[in-house]
Amino acid sequence: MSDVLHTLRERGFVQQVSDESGLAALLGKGPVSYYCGFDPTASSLHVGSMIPLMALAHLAHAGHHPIAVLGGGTAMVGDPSGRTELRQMLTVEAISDNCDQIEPQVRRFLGAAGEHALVLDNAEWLVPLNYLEFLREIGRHFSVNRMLAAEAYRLRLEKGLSFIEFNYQLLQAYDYLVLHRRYGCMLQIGGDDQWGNILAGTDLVRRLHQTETYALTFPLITTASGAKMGKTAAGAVWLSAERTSPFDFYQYFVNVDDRDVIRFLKLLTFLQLDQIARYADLQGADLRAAKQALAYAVTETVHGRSAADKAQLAAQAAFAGGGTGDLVPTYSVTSAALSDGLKIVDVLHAAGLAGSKSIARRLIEQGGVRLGERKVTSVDDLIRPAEIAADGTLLHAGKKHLRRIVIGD
RNA sequence: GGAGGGGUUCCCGAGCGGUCAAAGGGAACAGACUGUAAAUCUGUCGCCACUGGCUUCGAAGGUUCGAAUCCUUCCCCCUCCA
Repeated sequence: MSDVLHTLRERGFVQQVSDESGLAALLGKGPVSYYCGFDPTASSLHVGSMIPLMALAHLAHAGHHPIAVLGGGTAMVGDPSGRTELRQMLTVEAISDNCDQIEPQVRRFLGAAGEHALVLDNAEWLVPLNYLEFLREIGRHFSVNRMLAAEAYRLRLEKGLSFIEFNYQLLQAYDYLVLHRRYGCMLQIGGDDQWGNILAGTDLVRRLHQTETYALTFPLITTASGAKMGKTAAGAVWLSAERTSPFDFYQYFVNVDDRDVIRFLKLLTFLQLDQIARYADLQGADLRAAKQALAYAVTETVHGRSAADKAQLAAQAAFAGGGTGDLVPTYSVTSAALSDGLKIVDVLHAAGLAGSKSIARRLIEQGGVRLGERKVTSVDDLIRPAEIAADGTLLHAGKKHLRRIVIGD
């Protein structure tokens, strides 16, 4: 268990560490409780959250005890770090609902720790807090001068920072304190934008318990073209199968930029480094094998082996030629509707291949739509009943997006 | 509380009475080229019943033949002074 830190570093997880040799020594001595927070600002996590989840998992594999904290309490306040404006406030009900949905997604990554894994909601200890007591016990340890000097707030000092957000750091620091007291938590990990908040926690623990706890942050991952990882036209790539189908999820990774493959393999999969090194030797078109390995592995961790198998087969059928792609996500139409005349524009929209009918129309005008082997040339085109084969016909929107249209009645 | 500046389409950012669904850049999407990659080029990039109509420029009213552009009130932000 002593070389996890080394592993994390090799795989590209380490941006900053508070006391690397001290932390390495601690991790080498025995199981260490460590934690990472997740914001329940949506009902699903997206691929961006996989970096912390994978880090959590690597440490768990090494025998340490993970604590995933859902920020049900802190989400009521909103973290100003890295944002230029006040985040829109979510209702208390929405936050708690989000926590419920995110919890199983997080648990998937903690399996290695068995019963040592904890998933907590900080609303549990933050909601009952008494304001005056909190100020007297915790607030007095924070220097406003120092907080204002922090990088995280500098941007906000130009753009505006409300008092509620200014308190966020105290609450997160308090989380660390609570976890340290209850579970002996010694390490907090998070994205690099959390560095200030994490250090506020180690400072607080040091002041109140004269104990040195640790901080470790990951680099903020962007794609080679500079965008945030996991952003597409359809929005974020979600971990929830309802929001992003395993097929689309798989496809996202098959389509990553060449320059990102190796980095993503290290960060998002458990493949051995020497195996990844072999992929690193690939050049040009051969890199596609690396992308497929990446897509398969990531889909497997998130959605399970059988979903990954299906996604892989579907992709091969759809892009490598061959079958009708039985496993491509389907959209069913009724034979009655079909014989009445179904406009392709409407189907594109309804099947989720186009966000609006205007977009669907545009796609056709630009020559990006194909039904089976037929290129759709007019926005008024209907689906001809004979075109839908018994086992479905593929409707392509652009080269990479498709649905299998089936008759379902 | 006082004085000044500001809130524009996903983001940045022009526009400051008609020629504005709104310049330019980024992101994104489609086509070509490729390797389901990048770069490049071309096109697109509010919605719909799409050679037309409708809804957008913080919110609500008003002036005007006509407003993102002018006026009023309100909300929010910034700077300086309290």
